[in-house]
Amino acid sequence: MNYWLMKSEPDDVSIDDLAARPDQTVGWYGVRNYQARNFMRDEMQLGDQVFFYHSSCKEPGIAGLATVCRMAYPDPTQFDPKSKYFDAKSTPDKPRWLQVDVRFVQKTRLLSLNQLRSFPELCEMVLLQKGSRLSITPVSDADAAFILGKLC
DNA sequence: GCCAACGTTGGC
DNA sequence: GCCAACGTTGGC
Repeated sequence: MNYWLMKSEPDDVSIDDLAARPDQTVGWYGVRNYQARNFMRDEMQLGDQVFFYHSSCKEPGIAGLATVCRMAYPDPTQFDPKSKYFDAKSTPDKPRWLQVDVRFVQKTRLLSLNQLRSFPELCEMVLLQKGSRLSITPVSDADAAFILGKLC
């Protein structure tokens, strides 16, 4: 079982939106970075735990927990010409972009980016590395345990 | 395969 | 809205 941190813009899908969805699940559409895609394709397993992170917003940080409930499959938005995620070079035969589904687990207090940075224990987190902007990053068992301790 | 130019991310 | 840091594209 792996831990991941997944960024979502709350204006798009927030932790509250996830909780309010049918089945409390959402397809993680819109990933257009190969490294992030490869994490989903090659490493994500059913039951993996997800730290749900709000990005590009007033208070960026971890806002809740989720779990991977469907393994990687083609992201439908890549085939939709009306979508901003449309990719003309991708075909249903050879889809370029994938998504997983995640299911709501719980909302937590907001553990802000600033707070995360304040813990020396977390200084190796991929999220916190200089210049890091991957929307999906692995979280080590030790870091995950530490964060869970701060959240709950 | 190099690398300049351009595009994107995301915190501030 | 700025801009640092990265990623991608495409000519050569």
